[in-house]
This record gives sequence, structure tokens and C-alpha cells, in this order.
Amino acid sequence: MTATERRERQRAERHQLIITTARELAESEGWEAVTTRKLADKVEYSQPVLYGHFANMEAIRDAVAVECIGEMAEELRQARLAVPESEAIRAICTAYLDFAAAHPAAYQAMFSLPTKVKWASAETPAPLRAAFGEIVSAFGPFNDRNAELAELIWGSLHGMAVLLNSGRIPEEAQEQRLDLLVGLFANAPE
Amino acid sequence: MTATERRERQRAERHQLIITTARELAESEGWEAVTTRKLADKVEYSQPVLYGHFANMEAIRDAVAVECIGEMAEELRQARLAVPESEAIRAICTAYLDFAAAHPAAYQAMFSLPTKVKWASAETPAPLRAAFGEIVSAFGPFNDRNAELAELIWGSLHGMAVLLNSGRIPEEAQEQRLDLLVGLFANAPE
DNA sequence: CCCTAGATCTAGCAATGCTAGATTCGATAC
DNA sequence: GTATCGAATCTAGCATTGCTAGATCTAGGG
Repeated sequence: MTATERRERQRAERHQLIITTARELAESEGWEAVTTRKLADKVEYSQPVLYGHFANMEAIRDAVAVECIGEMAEELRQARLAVPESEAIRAICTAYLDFAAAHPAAYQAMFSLPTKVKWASAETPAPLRAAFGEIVSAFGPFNDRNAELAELIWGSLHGMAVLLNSGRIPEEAQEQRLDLLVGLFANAPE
Repeated sequence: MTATERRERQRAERHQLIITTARELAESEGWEAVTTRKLADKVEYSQPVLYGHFANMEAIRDAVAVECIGEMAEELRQARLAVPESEAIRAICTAYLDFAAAHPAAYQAMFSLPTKVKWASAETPAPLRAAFGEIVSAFGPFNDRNAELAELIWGSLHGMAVLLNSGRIPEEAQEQRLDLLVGLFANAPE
């Protein structure tokens, strides 16, 4: 059975290659440039091969999104553990906004473009849970209140990321804005 | 010159008809169903007529977005003026989330789908300024600090709207979440 | 060495955004 | 009233897209 095993492995490698290539293409030329033909060209297979791995183009973008969310979760974790607990909230916020700024196309796929990725249900992918868990952890143990705080600050961060990306907010006042945000959430009434 | 005046007026009416029809189509069937052919059919003109009014499909969606933002600004204003000043923040928040829930396609065009609408520059459309101004007003007079608070709470509201719409947040805890949000921003340190 | 099953490609369909060129319509001048 | 000219509008079609059916090739077992 080693033959079919190898086939399985090669198939998995190609699956990952498609995701990686789609992400690179999106980061360098924008998501509207990620077409089935261009993507098939870059991975050096024909278009139908893509459909052997994914149901459609949207599924490919969703796969990129999930991968990127996992990556961001890891960066949030690193940032949180690198500072004393009292500074965890600020560290998480900074890491979040840095990720959004560093990978705009990835961030789009994660939170702006249409998607079929479920955030709430039973089939929510593990990386999504991990990312949310990191934000909650900045507030302390996992309970209802901290989860609510996490949802709220996440919303604020998303808003800031979008506004920053669209050039609405000047980058210079960013530190001050972060101070205000962190202050609000640190002083949250019990 | 009354002839050309009438032409101008009819042209403006048709311009509005296109926007209105596009919005209706989006609300009833989703934005992916708003194609040039379907839209042209509904307004009972041929496709090229659309391009006599708008540069492309995205410009039509942007026009819908601006109109809807203006509508939301008016609803925020009504909500704010209907309650004592001390409850303005909560009133604005509720009105914002209600609008997002009541007009999901409009909300998508406003804040989720790709757009060329500028929020920050000199050519920012008046309705956008009005909407932002309403949120600022909930905090008091227009100054830097209140503008920052407005940006932050706006981000939080946007996050909540998206999460609500995608089914992530259960609707039942909504009141409690609003209490938390309003409490955070009402207790903002000077 | 052949034969089958799976993997892969070629070729093409339907739908999309957008536009050039033909055609129709309406206002103006005589 | 009619001819003329310009604007308004449509017909027809192009290029590109996502996606797929059917042909072709290839690897692995008998």
C-alpha cells in the first residue's frame, strides 16, 4: 500500500501548493487577479486539477483565510507571552493591527471578502477557535464576560484595521488611539 | 432652454432609478445577482445606458452605499434626538445595529464589499461625514477625543454587526453585550 | 506485455463586464 | 411641414471569467 500512500502525500502537497500560491498571488496582485487560469498556470497544472481539490474558487480563498487566521493566532500568542500579563491586552492589539497591515490581502480574505467559513457552529475550524481564544486569554481565564470583552475589542480592532487600511485614520495618532482603546478595556467594570 | 432642462431632469431621475433598482435587487437576491443585464432589464433600458451614468458596476454599488449611509445617518440622528442626552450613546448603538440587521445587503455595500468610496480625503461625500458626525455627537461636541471615541465604538459596532449577521453571536445576549459596550465607553477616562 | 482504473488535459459552455458601431429619435432651422 | 444634424439608445459582439464533459495519457497489477 506504499504506492497509494505516496499518492496521498503528493496530493496533500499539491493541496498546500495551491493554497500557498493563491495567497502569494493575492498578496502581490490582489484577489481580483487570482483567477482559475492564472492560479492553474502558477502551480503548473490545468484548471480541472484545482477542482479536484476544492469545490470552487471561493473554497480556495476560504482555505487561504483559515490558514492565515491560524498564522495570526500564533502571532497573537507570541505577542501575549512575550510581555507581563498586565500588558497582554496592548500586546495583542498591536500584534493584531500589525498583522492586518503586513498582510492586507490575507486580512481581506479573513474578514472582508465573502466567505462560507463558519465562525460559530460545530464545524468551526480549529485555527479560528485558537485566534479567538488568544484574544480572550488577554483578558484572563475563559468565561462569558471575558469572551464578551474579546468580541468587543476584536470588533474595535477590526474597525481600526479597516479604517487604517483605507487611509481614513492617520497613522501618526495610532499610539494615542491604542492607549485610549486599551484604557477603556482595562478599566472595564466588573 | 426648457428642453435641455427637462432632459437633465429625466436623466437625473433615471440615475436615481438605477440606484434604487440596484439596491432592491441586492436586498432581495444578494449582490452577486446584481448583474448589468439583470439591472438593465429591470430599469427597462439596455446595458450601455448604465454606462452612460456610471463608469462601471462597482460605481453603481458605491452609489448605493453612499445613499444608504446617508439614510443610516438620518436614522442615527432620529435615535439620538429621541432620548435624553445621557442615553445618546446607547440609542446610537441600537440604531446602528438595527440598521445593519434590517438592510444586510445595504450594509455589505457600505462596509464589507470592495469600494472606491473615500472616507478620509477632501472628496469624502457629505452623507459619510454626516454619519460619522452623528456618532461623534453622541459623545458631545466635536473634538479630537470624541472623534477618537467615535471611531472606536464604530469599530466595535461594525464587529458586532458582522458577527451577528454571520450567526456567530446569539441574538439573545445582545442586550447584555450592549450594556457592556455602552458601559465601557460611558466610563471613558478623561 | 497487456489491461484497467485513475489522474490529467484539451476544448468548450454559459455567464459576466464592458464597448464599438449601427440605428433611431428629437430638436432646430428653413 | 420637412430636412438635417446631433444626441440618445440599442444590437451585437468581444474578452474574460468560473466551471465541466469527454478524450487522452499514465502508472501499476495480472
